[in-house]
Amino acid sequence: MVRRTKEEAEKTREALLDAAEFVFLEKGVANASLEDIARSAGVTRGAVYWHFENKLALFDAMHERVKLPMDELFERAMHDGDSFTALKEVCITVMRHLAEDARAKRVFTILLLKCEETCPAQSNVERQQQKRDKVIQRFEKIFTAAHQDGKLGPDTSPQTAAIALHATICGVLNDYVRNPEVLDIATLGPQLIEIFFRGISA
Amino acid sequence: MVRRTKEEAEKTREALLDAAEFVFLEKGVANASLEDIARSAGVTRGAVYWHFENKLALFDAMHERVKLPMDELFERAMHDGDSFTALKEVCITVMRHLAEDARAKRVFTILLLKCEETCPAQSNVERQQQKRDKVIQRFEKIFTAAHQDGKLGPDTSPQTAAIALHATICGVLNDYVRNPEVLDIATLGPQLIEIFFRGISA
DNA sequence: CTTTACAAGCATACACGAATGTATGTAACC
DNA sequence: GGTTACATACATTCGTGTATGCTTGTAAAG
Repeated sequence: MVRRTKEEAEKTREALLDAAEFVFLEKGVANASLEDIARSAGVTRGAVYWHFENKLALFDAMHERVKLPMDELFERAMHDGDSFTALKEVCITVMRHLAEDARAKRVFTILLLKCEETCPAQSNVERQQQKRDKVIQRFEKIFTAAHQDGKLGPDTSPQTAAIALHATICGVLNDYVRNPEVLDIATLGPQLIEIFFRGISA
Repeated sequence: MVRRTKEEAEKTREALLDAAEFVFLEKGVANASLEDIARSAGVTRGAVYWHFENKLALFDAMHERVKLPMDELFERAMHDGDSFTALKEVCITVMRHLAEDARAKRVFTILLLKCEETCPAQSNVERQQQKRDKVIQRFEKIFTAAHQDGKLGPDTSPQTAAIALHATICGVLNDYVRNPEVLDIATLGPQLIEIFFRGISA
C-alpha cells in the first residue's frame, strides 16, 4: 500500500522512527536489521531507504527526536537561576521528566544499554562528551558562587562538587534504566539529590 | 606456525583473550569479527574455533578472567567487617583497584560501553542483576546496623541509603570509563564517597 | 631406543545465510 | 507527464560454522 500525500509520507517516517525505538530496544542496535524495523512499521525496506540514507541516519534521526536528560539538565541549569535550591529542583525535575516521557526513556535506554560506542570519532560519542563538559562547567559556576557565599563545605572544591553531582545523577539514571520496575526514580531520585547536597553543604 | 606443546597452546588461548579485549574495545563487540581477533593474536580463525565454541564463549571466557568492581564490592563488603568506616574503605579500595588493574578496566569498559545487552534472558545480564541485588542487600544490612546505632540521618532509611550508595558508585565508575584521562578516580572517588557518607550521616 | 600410531593444535578451504545497497518497477498525486 | 512514495528484485559483501589438511608432540609397542 503506497502512502500518497505528503502527510501520509510523514506518518510513515514517524512510524519508522517509532519502530526503530522498539526494535533497537528489544534486539540491540547492531543486531537489529532494517528489515526488522520496516516490518515492525508495516512497510518494506524500500520505505526505509527512501526516508533515511542508512541505519546510522535512522539512528541519528531517532536520537534527535527527543530531548535527553543531559540536554535538559544543561538548558534548565542555564535559565532557572543560580541558587543552590534551584539547582536541586532542576535535577529532580529532569529525573522526573525521564520517568514520564516514555519516548525519551526508550531512547535514553537504547543509548545506555543497547548501543555500542564504536570509534571515538563517531559524532554521537563526541556530542555526548561535549554535553557532559558543558553541564559540568555549568555546575561548577553555580558551586563557585555557593562557595563564595560560604554554603559549601570547607573540604569540597566547586570543581569536585560539579563532577560529583554529575556522577551522582548519571548513577541514578543508569540504575533506573537497568531496573525501571524496581528503582522508582520519582521518589528515590529526590532523596539521593537531597543526600548529595547535604553532603557538600557547610 | 603450529603451537606444539600444551603450554604453547595455553599461550595461544591467552593471546586470543588478550586480543579480544583490545579488539572489542576498539570496534565494539558486535562489530568485531573473529577474523579481527585471530589476526590481532597472530593466528587464524582455526585457532579461535579450536579454543572456543563461538564468539559468545570467547566473550564469556574473557569476562570470567577478571574480577569486576561489583564482584569485589560484594566480597569485601562481606568479609571486611560491618562498620561504617570499613564500608567506606571498601568502596575506595574497589575504585582504586579498577584504576590499577588494566585488564579489569578494559573488560569493565567493554561491558559498559562496547557491548549491547540483547535479550534479557542472556546469562550475562541476569548475573549482572543478581550481583547488583546482592550488593545492595549487603549494603542494606550494614546500614540497618548503623541506623540502630543512631549513625544514620533521621530521614534516610537503610534501604534508600543502600540503593543510593550503589547508584553513587555506579555513577563514578560510569563517568570514569567514559573519560579516564579527565576523571582521576584515585582522588575523586574517595572524595565522592566522603560526600555521600556525610550526606547520610546523622 | 627406535618405530609407529594417534591425537593435539592449529591453518586452509568451502558452503551458507543474512544483511546491505542499489536498481528497477509501479501506482497515485499534482 | 513527471515526480513522489514506496514495493520488489537483484547483486554483492561479510561473517560464521564446518570440514578437511597438515604438522608435530607423545605414548605405547616392539
